[in-house]
Amino acid sequence: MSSTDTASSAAATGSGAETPGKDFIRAMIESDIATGRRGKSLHTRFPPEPNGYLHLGHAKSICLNFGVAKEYGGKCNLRFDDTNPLKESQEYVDSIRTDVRWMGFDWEDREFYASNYFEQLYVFAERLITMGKAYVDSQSAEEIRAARGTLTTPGADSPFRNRTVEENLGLFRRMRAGEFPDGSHVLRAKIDMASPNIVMRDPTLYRIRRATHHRTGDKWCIYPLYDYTHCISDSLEGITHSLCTLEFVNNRELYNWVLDTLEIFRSEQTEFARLSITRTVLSKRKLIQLVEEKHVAGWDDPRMPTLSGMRRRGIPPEALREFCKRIGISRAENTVEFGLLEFCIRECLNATAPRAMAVLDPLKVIIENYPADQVEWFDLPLTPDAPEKGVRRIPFSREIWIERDDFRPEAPKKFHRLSPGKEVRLRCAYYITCKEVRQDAQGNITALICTYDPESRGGGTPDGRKVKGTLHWVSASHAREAEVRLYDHLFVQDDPENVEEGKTFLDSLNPDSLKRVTALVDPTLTELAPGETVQFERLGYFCADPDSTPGKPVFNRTATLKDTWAKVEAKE
RNA sequence: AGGGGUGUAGCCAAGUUGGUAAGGCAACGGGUUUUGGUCCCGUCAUUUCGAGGGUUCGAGUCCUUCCGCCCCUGCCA
Repeated sequence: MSSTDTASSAAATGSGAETPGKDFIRAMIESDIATGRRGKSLHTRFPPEPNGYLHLGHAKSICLNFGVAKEYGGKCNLRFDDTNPLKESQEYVDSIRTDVRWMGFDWEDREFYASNYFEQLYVFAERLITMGKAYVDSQSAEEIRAARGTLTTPGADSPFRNRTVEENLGLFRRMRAGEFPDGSHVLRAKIDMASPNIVMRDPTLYRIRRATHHRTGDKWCIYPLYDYTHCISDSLEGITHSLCTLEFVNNRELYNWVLDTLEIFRSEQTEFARLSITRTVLSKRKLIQLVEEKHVAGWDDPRMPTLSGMRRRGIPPEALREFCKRIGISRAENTVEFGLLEFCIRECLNATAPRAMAVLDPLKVIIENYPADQVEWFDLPLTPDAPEKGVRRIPFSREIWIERDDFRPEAPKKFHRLSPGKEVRLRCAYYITCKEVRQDAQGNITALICTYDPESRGGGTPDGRKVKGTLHWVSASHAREAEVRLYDHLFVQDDPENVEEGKTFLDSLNPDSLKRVTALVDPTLTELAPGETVQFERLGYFCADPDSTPGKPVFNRTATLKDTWAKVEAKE
């Protein structure tokens, strides 16, 4: 079974509406297929520039491009848009390949690079020159900018605009041959300096750039630009539907101009709104800044919205696919609430993560009427909704740890956990009643003295009496230490970029986005492989981190459980 | 002589050719529950589709005039 099968089966079992409205792109594709307007088969591509790590925004594009190909029996290429050697590297290429696969998609043998087309692109450029549709401009970058005009005024023709075909051809060949210094000449399309669409004011096609390319090395000293490269790459690969984000709407006119002027296969560009999400930044520049200035530990820091960060945090690709499906595709600007992602994570993990018990902030409980040297083993169902999936055997003894927050010396209203004189259930074990609170000289609670009811073994009693609270716990003599990393939003405000004058998004960084605690965990939790996720009952989902060592596991908190009590307590 | 895109609930988002506002998240009630989790039930746009005019028996959908927000003046993508 290929990884794309995994993706589509997950999509098929998603819990969305039975007959969801098709997004406008799928509607268009269905219509194109029905009419045969763009040929009989669908062909898309996911075209990242290898200049950074993939993030949530890319996940939307990946799910769209690979998703529609899968749904409509088409193909999707992976293409690296590597036309700017200054910013790109093999490290990024490798990470992108890993991330796309991890998302559950497969490009089979269709891995392409714009740099593979450099020779072909060059030939097409000479053809444009020959057609009188392109010329070598020898103005400086500043002069070109000044002559472009403004948003409200037309530009002015370059003094070099009317060079002869022969002169242009000669100059362009010498550009390639390395006879000119960087920046001395560019190749420009000859379109219309007065166009109301600034993209069409004689756009630059090639620049001289002596930089070592991660794939072509020093073979070239001229490199084609995006607007010229992307459409031709699409055309060469037979891409029927070139899907991109809204900021390229203005570029579509040029996209079409290049293909139509060259008279080659006409791919068609369609734009959709990019993803924004509250409490996070997705711009590549800002993500790079977070990494380089060490506000985070790296590209795969679990707080990062990168695919590698989310993977390390323990977010399953299924959850990301479900998220992308639920946010939909439209042309309206949008900012999705982070809560929707959390919902998708919980929905997925609730169904897949085995249960376990761990105590993050321990408080000792001594069960005074329980034999000091006795140990009993109880069965905790791995998945409560499917008991046949098996159990985890956990030891119980006279001294245990419970969550400090599960005890209050004076119980607030509606609090049905442990407090003096109250009885609660220890999950899967016994009912205990708090008899005495031990404190140190400063008044800090150091331990609770409780009694247990032997009749309640397993968590129920013959008299059927009800207890309102059920607590998780770990046997003190069996517990192992684990480092647990608790993550919160990286930013404190919904829109981190919306800051007052003189401040940057860095000023809205959350100083408490990472908290490390030493937890006490069930001994079976020391054997997890990095990447394995469990639910610590009543706390959340936790994923074993690669930093784990044989003696000392490290867990990342992927997501908390929904906490209705916190909400109730806040209201009281 | 600016051009282009876009406005449906707190957040996403469906709304064929005009026929009386899907769904999800959040929120709020309630039930089940050995996780205050999960699950189940219910409420949540009728002075209502950015606003104003118009056409029509009937307008989120058609016409018109405004308004808001986003993108574009890289030899970035």
